Amino acid sequence: MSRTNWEDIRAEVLRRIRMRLWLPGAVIPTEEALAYEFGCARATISRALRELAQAGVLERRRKAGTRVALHPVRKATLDIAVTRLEVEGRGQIYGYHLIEAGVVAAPVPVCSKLGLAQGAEWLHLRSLHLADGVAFVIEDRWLNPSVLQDPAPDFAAISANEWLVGNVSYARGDIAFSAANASGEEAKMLGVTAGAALFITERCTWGEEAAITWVRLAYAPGYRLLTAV
Amino acid sequence: MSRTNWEDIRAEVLRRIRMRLWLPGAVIPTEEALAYEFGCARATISRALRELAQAGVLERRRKAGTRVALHPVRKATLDIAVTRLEVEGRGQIYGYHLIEAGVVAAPVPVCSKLGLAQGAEWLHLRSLHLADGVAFVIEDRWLNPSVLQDPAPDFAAISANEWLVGNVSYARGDIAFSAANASGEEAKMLGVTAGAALFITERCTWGEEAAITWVRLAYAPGYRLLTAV
DNA sequence: TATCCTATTATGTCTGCACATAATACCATC
DNA sequence: GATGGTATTATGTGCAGACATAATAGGATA
Repeated sequence: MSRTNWEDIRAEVLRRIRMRLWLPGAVIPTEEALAYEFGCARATISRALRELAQAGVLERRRKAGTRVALHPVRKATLDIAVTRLEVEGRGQIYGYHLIEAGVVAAPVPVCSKLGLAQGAEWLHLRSLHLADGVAFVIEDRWLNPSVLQDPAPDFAAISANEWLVGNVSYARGDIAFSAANASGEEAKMLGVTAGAALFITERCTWGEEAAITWVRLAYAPGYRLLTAV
Repeated sequence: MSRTNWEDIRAEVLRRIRMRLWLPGAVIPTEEALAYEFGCARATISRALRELAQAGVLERRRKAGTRVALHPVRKATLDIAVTRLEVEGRGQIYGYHLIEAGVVAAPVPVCSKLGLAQGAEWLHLRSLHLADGVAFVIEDRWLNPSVLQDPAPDFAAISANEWLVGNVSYARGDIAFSAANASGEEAKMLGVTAGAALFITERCTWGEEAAITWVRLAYAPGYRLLTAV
């Protein structure tokens, strides 16, 4: 007989919820009661229930107790990797091509999203990532010039994406996913007809104080973003 | 002077990584060493490091130790709620409209994704969700008829989405996000021009043994999926 | 030199205890 | 009956010690 382990308890609790022994919205027994039932320490029960609460299956409040979530929000997790790794992860050969770079005034929507003064001059980079030589994603990036170190990196050789991950620390960021019709230029770059539906991700990244970068990635048709297991 | 708390330790570790005191790929001190440094129990350090590992900032392996993740895969988490709650969460009035329902043979792509025998007869539901009376998302669902209870639910009154959450236990599922051009029919339902780029999510859901449902949601243009904080 | 075995080591987990904290329930008061 | 303070209670967090487990490093063997 092996020791009680918190994963077994998590599984058993989940089973009871799935079997509708514990109904949504209902309060489940206290940690102490469960510890007694399973014959283990309260800490072990606590660990199991905490994980389930993080997953959105349970809702816990001090004194009020633990209850089965009424609307089990499924918390899907996505692994957002560097584009190069995403391509290589599919067993394809990665390619990168800088199209345009220059310091210009950032457009109004970008300024407002990042909380910049209007007309702020940022580094604008446009580039294309390739998979097996075929256009994979168009990157349109605005970069805070103050994060660039003294010997400015050569963005023709290394993608801003990758350079940033290795050289700039970020504090927080948020991501938005949407769909958009390919503009004429985008269609040309991706080798598709104008108006094709493209999968779009937009990311804002902030450092401790100032904004670091805003990027819009337009994926070639056929791209699918999958949830991690 | 309060007790050491694991969140402070997590913050301090994160700071050291951000300040590049601990570089990507480098091994950080052992739990024991950190416990000594911070003057707390090893369990407290362990808790802090475990959380950071779950977040993808650290990589931990027995005996090998803990190292700063080389490619900090940002694990974005998304809250996937029931469509009704999504609409109501924006302060809009939710509406639901069943378009079509019937038991027919599931199409080949659906069969293959769910691992069904070809020609399996499933319940096919097509419906429209509204926000403030305006078309919000088209739902195209295939449902295992064996999960329906004896008095079959009235899917004209309650969306399959919501009924399933409250009445059927699921074991696992996966989600895919993509973009697609609106077909003529879809465009008409959503009140947009044909070919408009739609944001698509597809979900497969399995129970303990058999597949439960496959659903494709096509969102009206302008929809954005945002990461949870 | 190559391969297998073993000791070592860092993390993973459990126990049992203690105290902190938030939120409720209840009782006394007005 | 309404209100406000207080006791109670379930979870949250911490500590110290123990053993389990995976994976490495290094030594013994072929």
